Amino acid sequence: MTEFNEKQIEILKVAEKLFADKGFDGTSVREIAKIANINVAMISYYFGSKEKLLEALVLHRISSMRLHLETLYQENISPLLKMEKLIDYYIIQVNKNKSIYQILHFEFSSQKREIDLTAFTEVKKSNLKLIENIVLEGQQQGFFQHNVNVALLPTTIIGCFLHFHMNKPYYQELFDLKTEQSFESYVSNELTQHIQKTIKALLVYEN
Amino acid sequence: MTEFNEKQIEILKVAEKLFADKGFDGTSVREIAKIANINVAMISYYFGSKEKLLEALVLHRISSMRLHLETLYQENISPLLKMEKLIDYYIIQVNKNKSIYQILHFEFSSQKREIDLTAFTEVKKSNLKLIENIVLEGQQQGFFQHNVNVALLPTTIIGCFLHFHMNKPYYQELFDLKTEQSFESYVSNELTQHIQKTIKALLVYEN
DNA sequence: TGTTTAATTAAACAATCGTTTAACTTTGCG
DNA sequence: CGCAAAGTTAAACGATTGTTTAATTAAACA
Repeated sequence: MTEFNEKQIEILKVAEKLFADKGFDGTSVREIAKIANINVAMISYYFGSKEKLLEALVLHRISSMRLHLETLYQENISPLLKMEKLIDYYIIQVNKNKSIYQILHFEFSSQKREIDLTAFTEVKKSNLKLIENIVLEGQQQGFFQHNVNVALLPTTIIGCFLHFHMNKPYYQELFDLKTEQSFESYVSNELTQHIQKTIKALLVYEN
Repeated sequence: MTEFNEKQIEILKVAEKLFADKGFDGTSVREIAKIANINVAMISYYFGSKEKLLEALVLHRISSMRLHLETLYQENISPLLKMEKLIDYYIIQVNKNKSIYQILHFEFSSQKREIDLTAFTEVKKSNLKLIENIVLEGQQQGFFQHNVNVALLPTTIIGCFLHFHMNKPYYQELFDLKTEQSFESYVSNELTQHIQKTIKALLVYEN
């Protein structure tokens, strides 16, 4: 992956926010250029096209989505605590990359766009391996049950988390979370705890 | 809500599919007109504008999203079985209204669109009440724990379900679900079972 | 049947889209 | 300095966007 200069990074940053907020088709290159304080032609000059800008953005961000949990392996703590730490870290990462997740999920289900998502698939597979190892450890030590569909755990975590954000207005009203701060606070406390409890319950639950 | 004639329903049907597949901004009125086999002007003639077509579509579909579970109340079965039936029905409904869910979720998080989602919010509140009643019953009978965030249960169910669909290509590769049939089969079996187990585990899990 | 209303059409509308061009400025280097 | 490469710009390009117009056809009704 080639390096980007300051202007290119600024373009990517603005594009990421706008694509996530209003969608790829709902965002014009002129809008990106205006906010990024550059000329419209610079987008074509640097990235080739609007579509290639999206590809560059996706490729650039996906690399940061791989979980870095090498240290977690060696820690001498219970599998349940390991899982807890992993979920916490997982949620923080998803929260950090919320925008690109939104973009990816839309472009994913979009039939007309054809972007290469091999890298995305690989990251997910790699992250799944991490989780599988911890679950296996927990099963061997008798903490976890064996009848769990481990591959669906990330979907449960991320799906619940993102779906909560997609229904932000609804939950803001339901839980009276008017300010941005109170909403973020609810996410990192109640929502995170809920997801934590959900996964742990699922792992130790006897059918 | 006014009634729609055959042509209007055809337009709504085509628009729903296209909006879900390619997004509101990614779909042109000419494309809708072509597939629906009508003249472009008919969309403005019948609905006023493309934006109002979306509003009409959303309003038209949301009414069908309310869960009809009056009979479930009276059934003399355990709360756990009630919850099981509810989740099954819930998933079937979401699956049936997948397209409009996709549209709503995207337009929801979209800051530029301003569609009235009061009806959507009301449906969700109404559905939440149903769930709360069943959980309460289970708690009173000592089957369920008391420390569960019931309002987050729908998010867990729907979020997991929709996120699975959004990552369709990934899971098709991971689980070797090449054909449409095998994918649908996995959804109505393994995925549904997973969600069932998740919610049940969460309800009976002691912290 | 004649007249009013509704439905339907092709064409035109202005606005915006992504992209390209050509001229100009800045930068880097011998 | 001198000159080539890279960066930057405003303007123009053709294509497509949603919507409107005006003309025509079909339906409804008296």
